[in-house]
Amino acid sequence: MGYGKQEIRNESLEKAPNSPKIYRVNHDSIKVACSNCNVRELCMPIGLNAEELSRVDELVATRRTIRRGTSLFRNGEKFTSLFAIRTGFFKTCVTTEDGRDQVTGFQMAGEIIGLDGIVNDQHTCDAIALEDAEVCVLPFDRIEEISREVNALQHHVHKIMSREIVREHGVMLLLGSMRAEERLAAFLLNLVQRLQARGFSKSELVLRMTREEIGSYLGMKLETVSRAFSKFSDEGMVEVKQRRIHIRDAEALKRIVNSQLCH
Amino acid sequence: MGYGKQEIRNESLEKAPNSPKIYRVNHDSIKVACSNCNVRELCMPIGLNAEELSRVDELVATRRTIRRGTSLFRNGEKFTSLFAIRTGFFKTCVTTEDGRDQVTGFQMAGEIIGLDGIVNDQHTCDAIALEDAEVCVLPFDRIEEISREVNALQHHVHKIMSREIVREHGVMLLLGSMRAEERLAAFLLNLVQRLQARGFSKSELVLRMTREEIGSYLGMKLETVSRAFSKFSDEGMVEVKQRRIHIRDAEALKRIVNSQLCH
DNA sequence: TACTTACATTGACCTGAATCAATGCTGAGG
DNA sequence: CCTCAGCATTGATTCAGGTCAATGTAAGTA
Repeated sequence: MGYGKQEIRNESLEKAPNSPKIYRVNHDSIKVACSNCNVRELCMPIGLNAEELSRVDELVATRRTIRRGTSLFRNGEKFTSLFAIRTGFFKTCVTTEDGRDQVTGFQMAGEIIGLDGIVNDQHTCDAIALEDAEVCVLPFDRIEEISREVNALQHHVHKIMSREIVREHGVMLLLGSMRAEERLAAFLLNLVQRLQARGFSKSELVLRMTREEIGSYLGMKLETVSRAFSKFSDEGMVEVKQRRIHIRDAEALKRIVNSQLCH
Repeated sequence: MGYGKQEIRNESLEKAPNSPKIYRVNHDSIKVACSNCNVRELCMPIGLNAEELSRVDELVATRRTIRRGTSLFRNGEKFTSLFAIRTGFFKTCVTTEDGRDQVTGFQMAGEIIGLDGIVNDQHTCDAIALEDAEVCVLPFDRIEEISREVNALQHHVHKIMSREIVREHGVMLLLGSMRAEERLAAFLLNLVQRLQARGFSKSELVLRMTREEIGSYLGMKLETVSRAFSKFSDEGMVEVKQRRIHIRDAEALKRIVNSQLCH
């Protein structure tokens, strides 16, 4: 129970109450203002004055919708813009020539995606929508231009990039020094914490990705992911019903993450 | 032999030919100009005009020397500056409360260190010198200020941060999907490629870190690192004599990295 | 010169997670 | 409704790499 509600609330984020439909340009792209976006506090700097706010509104060129299973961008494509996720859920993954695949992250509403493309003017990973999604397109040259005038935006961009670096440090710690169950526990706690920051339940969630994708992200095989879920379930920490997860004992999960079995 | 030569060339980078000693402020910090620094092309944007060059010279507040084994900064310390490595070699590592430790990178001359600190105004990892080192101190507020005026610097900063994100994607791929020997091969190839870009031999190198530090970075135990070295040595790909490494067959190492044993 | 300390190597053994394989669940489409 | 496709779960078995322990090496120092 309760999972349906979660599902609904999750989708309901899509309905921006003040969505300025009058600016509609065509079927797939609409002009939009950040100043009344409902995920603004997640992707935009705070404390701007009216003048700055209107400058920052110019950042968003258009919106784009991405159907579940299709890509927002792909490895090798020219980089021109960052994307702010309005609704939906993405994975990013890098692939080697020899076909190896690694999920490098899962992104949700309010997060910025595409930072990898800046360094060589082309994307170095794929961004795939795990559910129908809508993003704001932020042309990077415009970001740089407005950053020069709006200090808060400049610093905000730096923070977003730094945050991504720190996040990846955390993933390296996880991949380099944790055991399978610790990884999954850390993953669940991270997901639920981010969902909570967006107003969702702190104990119930619906996974948008397969066991295989979780496994790729966490450096383990899908069977191991499944077994770890089952173990958590057996021990009463988590209820697992396919992709519906109910965290019954977050403290126990935290203890697992900090167990430090290897001395 | 030839390892001695490598050692000497490596240290010789320290002697900046035009080092402006006249600006010396005190024992531990000296004013310095980027415009004639010998690692400039590695850490500073190119194609600046004279005006911009002089602005960027203002970036470097002081230099700092760090003795082997001591820290440039530590987790929790207030963030104020990035550091450009002039000479020497660092590791960065994150630590959890429960004592787990993960080396997140090794940095050499011309690389920028400290980006993790931007997001929360405090460092989230330790930077430890693995040999005596000298860094330029770049106060971050000054970086932001000058970035607003010098577009090339602004873009350069963005690229540096993006490059770090992409590098970490690569480490995630390595940690998440490669076997022990593949990881070590990839590590050696990466190190030697970076050294080569700095004018060192593409086949000989002296490791500045212990087997344990390599292991921490690569998510394996020091014994496994040692065994992988021995295996490479047995197969004639690499000569290993403690920390002196001679790569005899880089192609073979590349084949190992791309082996894709797991289907 | 011998002693100490810090690292590195090697062997024997064990275990956590991968692999291989069978079976179960669920939602979409005919 | 049934069927099918795509995931998920579970069991049996294997093996890469971890663990534990002994030994080797080199640089510094008394």
